[in-house]
Amino acid sequence: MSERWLPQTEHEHAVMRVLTSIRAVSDAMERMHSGMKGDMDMNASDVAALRLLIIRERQARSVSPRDIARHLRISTASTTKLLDRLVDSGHVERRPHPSDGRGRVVVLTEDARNAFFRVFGERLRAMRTVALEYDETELAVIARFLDDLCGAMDPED
Amino acid sequence: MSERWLPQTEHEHAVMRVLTSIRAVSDAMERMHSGMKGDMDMNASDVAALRLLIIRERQARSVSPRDIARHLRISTASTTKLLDRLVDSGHVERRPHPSDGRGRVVVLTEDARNAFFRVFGERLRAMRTVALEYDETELAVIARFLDDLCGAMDPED
DNA sequence: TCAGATTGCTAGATAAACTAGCAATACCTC
DNA sequence: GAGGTATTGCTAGTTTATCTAGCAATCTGA
Repeated sequence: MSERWLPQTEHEHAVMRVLTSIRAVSDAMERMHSGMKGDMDMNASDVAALRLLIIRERQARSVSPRDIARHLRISTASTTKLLDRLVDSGHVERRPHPSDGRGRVVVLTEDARNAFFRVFGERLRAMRTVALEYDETELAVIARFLDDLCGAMDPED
Repeated sequence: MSERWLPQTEHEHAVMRVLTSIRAVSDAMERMHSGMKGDMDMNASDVAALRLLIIRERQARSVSPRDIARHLRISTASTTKLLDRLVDSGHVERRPHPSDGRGRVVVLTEDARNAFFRVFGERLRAMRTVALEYDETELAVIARFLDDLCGAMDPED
């Protein structure tokens, strides 16, 4: 994931190691999510949509079907079907948008929240346990690095 | 991505910030990859398989159709079709396994390597530039943290 | 040596994405 | 305001990618 560039100095080697580790974490995350499609009898997109809803809910930001389409990079038609599945399975509800008559607001049901944390809870705890091994100064450096990286990777969303 | 657990101390807040950032990086990575399906006229699985091949090649480890099926969590039947697509598009070749008559070894073509870096090269450079801002000590801490996290998330692969 | 696993494949069914086009609503410019 | 233009979420029909089941060939271990 960072070839055609051969690290020369020790500093550059350290850079390469970090980028390799980032890739590994990212892959582990992806497998964790795709593992959920088994655990929750759902496909990857549906899980990704659920995750978006969980995250936005924490930020007190509403989610429209359009937002889901953009985030998952699928068409609005596919998003309609996706929402139909999630509504049928009782994970979300469609509500009218308070100010835009065309739009909808998609909200999680309590069942969906419970199911999500039943599946993810254990791994989230494991991740927290790892992070707690690091002191505040270290965590601050790590968080800053990750945020910088995020900015470099994709300036949108 | 880490709720139903309210951070109390400043240390716990730092932990939560880091886990939030990790999720953001992971999502950015996912969007970067799914963006590739547009850039390279490919679907997400095909790109993921290509990435596996790139990574394993660097490690001088061979990749079988079975490996791809396991890594992507899809059936071997789907993997056969996936490989058919990649072979047809000239990205990979199937070779006989040197010691196991049942198996195959999947290898990248030079075209695939070129296409991959044409699409990813710029972003990889941007990521390296970010990482170079950090000194070796910081990078070491970050890498160790990421590896620890990876172990906590999924012990396999 | 031979019973049981494993590998990669085919065939057919199912699921999930796509494109095109719709009515309803919002926005912008006169 | 009134008109045209954009946007939203939906339906319909098509295409693509997955799945399950089962196959022959090969490997492994008792």
